[in-house]
Amino acid sequence: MSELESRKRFEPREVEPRVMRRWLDSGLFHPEPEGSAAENSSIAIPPPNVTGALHMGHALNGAIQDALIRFHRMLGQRTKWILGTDHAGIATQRQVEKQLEAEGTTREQVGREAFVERVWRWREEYGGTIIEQFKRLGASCDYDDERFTLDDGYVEAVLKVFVDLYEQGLIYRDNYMVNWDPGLRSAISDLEVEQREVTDVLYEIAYPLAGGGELVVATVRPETMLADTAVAVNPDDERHRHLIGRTAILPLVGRELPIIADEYVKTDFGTGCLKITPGHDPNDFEIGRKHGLAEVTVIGEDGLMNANAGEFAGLPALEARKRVVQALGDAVRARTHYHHEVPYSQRSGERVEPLISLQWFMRMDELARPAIDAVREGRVRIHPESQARRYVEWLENIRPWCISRQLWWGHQIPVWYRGEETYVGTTPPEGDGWERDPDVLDTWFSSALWPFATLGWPHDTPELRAFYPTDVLVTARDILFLWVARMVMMGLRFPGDVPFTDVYVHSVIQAPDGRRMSKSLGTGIDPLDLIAGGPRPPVFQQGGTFPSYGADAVRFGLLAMSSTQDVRFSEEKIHQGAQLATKVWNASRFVLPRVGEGVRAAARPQTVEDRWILSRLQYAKRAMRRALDAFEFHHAALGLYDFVFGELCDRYIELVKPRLEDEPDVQATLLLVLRETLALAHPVIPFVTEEIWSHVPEAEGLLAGSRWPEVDESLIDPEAEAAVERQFAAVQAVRAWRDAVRVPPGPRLPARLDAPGYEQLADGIALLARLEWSPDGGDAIAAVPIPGGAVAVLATEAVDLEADRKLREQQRRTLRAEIARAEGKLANEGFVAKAPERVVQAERDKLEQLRRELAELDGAGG
RNA sequence: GGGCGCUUAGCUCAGUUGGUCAAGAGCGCCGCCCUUACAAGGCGGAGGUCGCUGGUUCGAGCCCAGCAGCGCCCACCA
Repeated sequence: MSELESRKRFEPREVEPRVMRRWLDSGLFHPEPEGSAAENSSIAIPPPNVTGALHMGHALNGAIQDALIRFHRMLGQRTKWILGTDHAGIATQRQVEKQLEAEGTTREQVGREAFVERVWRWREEYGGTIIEQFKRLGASCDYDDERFTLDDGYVEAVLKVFVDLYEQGLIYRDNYMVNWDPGLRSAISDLEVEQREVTDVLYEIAYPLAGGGELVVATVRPETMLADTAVAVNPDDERHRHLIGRTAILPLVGRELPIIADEYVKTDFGTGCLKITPGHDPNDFEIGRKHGLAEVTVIGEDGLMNANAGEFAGLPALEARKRVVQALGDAVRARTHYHHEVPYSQRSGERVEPLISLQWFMRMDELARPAIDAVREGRVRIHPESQARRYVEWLENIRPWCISRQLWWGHQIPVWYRGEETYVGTTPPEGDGWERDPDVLDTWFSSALWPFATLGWPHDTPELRAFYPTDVLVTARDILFLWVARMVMMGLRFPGDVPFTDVYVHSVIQAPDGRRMSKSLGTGIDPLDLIAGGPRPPVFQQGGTFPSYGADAVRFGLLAMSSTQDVRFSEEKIHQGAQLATKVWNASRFVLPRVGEGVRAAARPQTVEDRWILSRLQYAKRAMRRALDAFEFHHAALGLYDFVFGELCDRYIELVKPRLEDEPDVQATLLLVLRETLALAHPVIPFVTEEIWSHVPEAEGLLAGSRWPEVDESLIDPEAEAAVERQFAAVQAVRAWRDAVRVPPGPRLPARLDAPGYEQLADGIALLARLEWSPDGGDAIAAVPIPGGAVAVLATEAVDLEADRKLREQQRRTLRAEIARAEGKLANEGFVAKAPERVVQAERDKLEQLRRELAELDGAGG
């Protein structure tokens, strides 16, 4: 106990590692796979990249999940937080490629096998970093059962899904237009493409017509004209209708281009004539397939012009553009600056090159339908609702997914070729001469299996039975399609049930200045720096280092910031969390040593204040539970703060101080309140509460493993609550008066209570407002209005009479205004007739009370 | 081009079915207090036409419509 008493402040740096050790050693985080998913509770963590370091998004995501996990564990459920990392194909491959570059070599020089071996070694060395960082947060994941998306068992699941979907006709290989990332040298999916605004030059170029005349097309990419195979006009376009069926001659190349009619061509944009380049534009590709046009490619996967580009072959596309324009000479009729959006790769940041390429695709429509139904029918509930609409809308318009990637790190596609033969299977084919498809699967393909592949699917494991479907998936908005929707599709298709019953989509935390958090912009804030007191990033002007806020403070702050809306990072909220941890610590430091030997926690109310705190405690427990059940984490955090400060510490502990020493009943009550407060605070601030728990008499085991304090309805006491509310209004009124008239807060003033109904409350008022009730009359030198009456101050030295007069005048004004408002309301026939009786009566009571207060104020002279 | 969201105190944000909101918190600001849990504290205070306009209602920060500003998502106009 002395250890508790001697430290004025909670020291997270000292306490956190020790407490985490105890949790880990206890085995509490690792549930045995027993029972059914319906009775158990589980969450699959969004697997961080193995290359990852904990960022603010992880911290928020983790704080939310851990609050839920700890809460459900305390509810007595067998609770598993499924942990693991994602192999993150591109990101991880890049890490190792950089290493090789530093060594003056490349992956091509090293060779595939050695390279992959090297990535595995890299993973051995650095892959555990982020897991360790989750521990710093206090995340109660099942660390004894860590998964990786390239583990043997996981690979088995991935290959089975691929082969099954291939056999079911949903996965196929096709020569099709893809988003080619020239930086990565790989295809990427539509979801990995983002639109960026750029200013290009829009060229208008004349194409001669066979048999004389010309037409003019508009393009921002003249170099692609070398691959034109048609010109299209809108059939309703009067200007160009006569061209349909004629032939244009492609300048520089001389190819004959049929002039076709297609509704797609806008009549009010450009020249009304659209050059059709099926090989290098997604729209043109569609039109080309529709009209059976030839597909010519002039830009290769290396970003250079290929042999089809004739004299321009070998040039980078941009260089070729200049040269083509030059070569066109007078045929270029106009150049205008043109502001538009073009596709960029989110992966490499390079401008996407649409190319026709032989890739593997997955048909999504058939998979999407059940996933839409699951949400529509409420088998998967997405919070907030607006995200459910986004989800459904996206799935309704879903297109095939390009799943092959030209990388080395990942799940290699289980397809082998031998001449014209193709073999698809989970194990290599018999016989010689087979060559495996070199590509790997999009990382999101394996991520889509996460909630069940981690539990041992495709085998019928105890883990799968005990924890699938999981309860809730917690994630940010940006991967709703990329990941969440695909998990639902795969869950329904393979294990045959939704992967989770709820999806909570939380906020993205922006930098304090409203920009995106990013390391390269200097706007990133490392949660570990907040926990341990690292340097403030440049986005904070003041520089220096953060205080060592500790994990509890960071968790609290993040929960308080969490919302369904994007929010700016607020260090103040973290600070608020530190205040809460310190407060709980100090309150415990005060209470615990004063609890007598053998006193057990129990509700033993002696006074109205005791009944009040017990009632408020029930409310706090209920509010916390509701907030967590409803995914309202800011309410959970801020409500806890309000209870601890506003009710437990500033009021109750202060009220109870004189009685605490010798009254075992008070000690028992306070001990109960403290114990239950620690419990209900634990999901939010686990470290400090666990540490205090070890000092609580009769507290056995870990708080993390103890039971959630249920609401005791019999202790709810509206009468006591109302009484103590009045008591505090009175205390506050007297304090404000003292402050205004410059009576120091310390000395006790003689006073008389001129208000009915305060019999049980008078002692508390005297204690907190520093008054001494005087039995005999005496001259009142001031009357301080309190609800339903006044406190008459009988005598004192040095009252600032002028200030007193001003204060009273101001109070009169306020009261009169309020009385007028209430009278007006009650004079309104509509209000009296239509408002509920309860509301009308409350207004009448309020008016009566206001009048009494004003009378007291006037009666006191001045 | 569609869709969604936001706009409340100097700053960052709460405000859950419209009355119990005479609009709150943290930080910042002003004043008092080292009262024996906590000065990284306690107490008190200043500060808001709840973006604008109109509507519904006995009653609107909350519901509806329009407008303005900001943000996000989706989308194949060269």
